[in-house]
Amino acid sequence: MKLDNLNSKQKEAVTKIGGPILVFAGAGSGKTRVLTHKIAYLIDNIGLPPENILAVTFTNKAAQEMKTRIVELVNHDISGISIGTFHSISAQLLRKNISKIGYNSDFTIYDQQDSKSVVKQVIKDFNLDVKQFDPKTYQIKISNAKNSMKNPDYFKDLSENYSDKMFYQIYLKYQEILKKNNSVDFDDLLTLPLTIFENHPECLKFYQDKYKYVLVDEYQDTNKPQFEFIYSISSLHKDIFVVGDDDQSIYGWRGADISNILNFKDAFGKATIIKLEQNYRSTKTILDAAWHVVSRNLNRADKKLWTDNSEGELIDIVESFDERFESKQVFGKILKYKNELDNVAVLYRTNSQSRIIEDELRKGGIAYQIIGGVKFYDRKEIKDVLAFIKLIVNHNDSVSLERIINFPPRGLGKTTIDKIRSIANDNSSSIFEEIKNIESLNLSIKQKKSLNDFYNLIKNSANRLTRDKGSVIVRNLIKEINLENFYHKQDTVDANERWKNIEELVLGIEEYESSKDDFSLVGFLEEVSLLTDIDRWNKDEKALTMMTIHSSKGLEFDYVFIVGLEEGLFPIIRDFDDNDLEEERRLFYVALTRSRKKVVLSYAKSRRSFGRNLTISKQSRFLNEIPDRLINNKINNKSTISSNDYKDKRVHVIDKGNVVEHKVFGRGVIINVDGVGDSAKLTIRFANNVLKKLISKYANLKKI
DNA sequence: GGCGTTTTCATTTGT
DNA sequence: TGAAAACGCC
Repeated sequence: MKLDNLNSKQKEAVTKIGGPILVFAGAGSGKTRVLTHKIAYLIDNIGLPPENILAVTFTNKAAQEMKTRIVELVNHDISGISIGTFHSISAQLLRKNISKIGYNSDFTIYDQQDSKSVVKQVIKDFNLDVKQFDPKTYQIKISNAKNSMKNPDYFKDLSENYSDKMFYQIYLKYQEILKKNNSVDFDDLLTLPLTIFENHPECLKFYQDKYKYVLVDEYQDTNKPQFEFIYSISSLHKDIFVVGDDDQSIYGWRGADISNILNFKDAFGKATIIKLEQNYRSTKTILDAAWHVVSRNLNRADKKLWTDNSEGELIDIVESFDERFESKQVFGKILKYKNELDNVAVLYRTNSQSRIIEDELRKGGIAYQIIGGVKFYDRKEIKDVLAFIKLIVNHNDSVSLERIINFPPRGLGKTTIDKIRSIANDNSSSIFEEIKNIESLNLSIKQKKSLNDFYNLIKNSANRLTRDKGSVIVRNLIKEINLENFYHKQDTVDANERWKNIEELVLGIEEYESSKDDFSLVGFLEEVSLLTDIDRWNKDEKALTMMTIHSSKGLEFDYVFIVGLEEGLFPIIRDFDDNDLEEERRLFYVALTRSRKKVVLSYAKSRRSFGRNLTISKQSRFLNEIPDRLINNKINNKSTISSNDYKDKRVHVIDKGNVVEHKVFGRGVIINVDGVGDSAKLTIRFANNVLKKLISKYANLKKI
């Protein structure tokens, strides 16, 4: 394999073999290139079989891309290699080994919402008030406990007050129910393999022997269980290679431990440390700005990025009266790049900021894709169908059962379900099992019949699992429950949309079957449970991309807009701790360094949170951390609102669906908009179904 | 008791 | 703005 397209540091990182290696890979320093070349080097030059390599990436997409690139570099079949996220690698390990600890290999993976409903049920079962014991809060507490590897026992005797005492009970019961449901939550995916390793040394030994070389990407964002996982596997042979950048550690709130990277040597012993400090991505201006920001942090390893790239353009700052005007201004600036939209990104701190920008882009006819927010697999209709599938695969999954036992409505309401649930609890059996014994239940004939039909529906589908393709079973199921008709008879735009999504889901199953050559629904479920929005993102689509800064990690764009730079929003408000502020600052650093050519920063002097109350905001302190000389138009640090700010409050007239008034034709509805701004061609339907095509700027329309 | 409708309430980030 | 709880009608 050729190494001549690597710089000397990169080459060192690739060819150094033996013992722990830590690579500090700054933003845009060719980290992915190093990782792929390293793996190719191990296979081609060292002769290590691919099945002896474990590489952990941050997203499934990154894993896929890495595989593709390695195939291009080596002349081997690498299908045996293990590349994936921590969660997907662990899920596969659990499929093989989870029976050792009393689960069965068809376990269901619960997402946060599922976990929350289990917690809620537990709280209710303890007869506690859900107002006082907020399920969401307790779900987060449990998650944090697992991320710091504390099992329920840890909390048994530390109960100071009533709420803490109950936390122990809730956590304990929660874990019991998960096991009874043959389900694991996201955190279990990371911790259960460790439990298996601990109780079954032969299993740990197997993986220690199998994975002779371990590589970890985005090492700065590993948390405690993830660290333990790779440590268990590699602490004997110590052939571990981790790549990370402490300046880009942005998942502290999820238990990521920045000390994993800062104290790498302490854990693994004598380690080789290599710093990649040449940046190939950004202009000097951008790097300079990013450096001035991040170097304010105290808790960081010493290093500084440099580049041979040009100075490039200065950074723009956009000031707006409110979030609506901000969106308009950002939209105006985006127009300049409308022929290279796939190179534009709009980044923000919170998903809720996307909507208003989306509105402007839609009105202006700019193609966009949004990452995050309501994920495809999080939509209600999709989750409903998935719940059917989960229940078919795993009858113990009571969360899924409760979701769909009365969907579409079949006359089984809250009271009936409560009855069956309490019997199931008493007999410590699953709800599904109890449905079989309905004869003994105190229920009406109608409900008994309904329950019986439901039972048979699931059971019959399950019986087909070994014979039929998953997609066939699901298609059949959808027909049996008459789902198309359920949505069709509602006859709303929304319902039609939902039905379309369900059709897309089935196509997704078929696509999975043909691409993975796997017809099991278990495999499909696992894939979608662990899929992120980034994984579905198509970077080649001719559209700009909007996403949170967290999602943008690892990506790059020519033109980057960072919006909502206000105190309280970015950095976001919480009970401020220096560590939190440093993490917010790293987040800003990540945002800046996504850009190759040009950065535009924007903030609004007032903002409506939800509903309507407008609150005055102050520009983010981060703006002042960038030296003036790098900024095109420094705006003074005041938060007063002048009357000028109201001048662009003209209502947007051209929008599909708006009712407008025309001097001659009277009132009409805009039914189509072709083009952007004043020159847009509008199709308007006036009284008596008269259709007119008008140019916006000549039409002189008034919005009603 | 079920089911559709209205009200309330909460909004960081994500596997 | 949406989802979940509360409400009120069949």
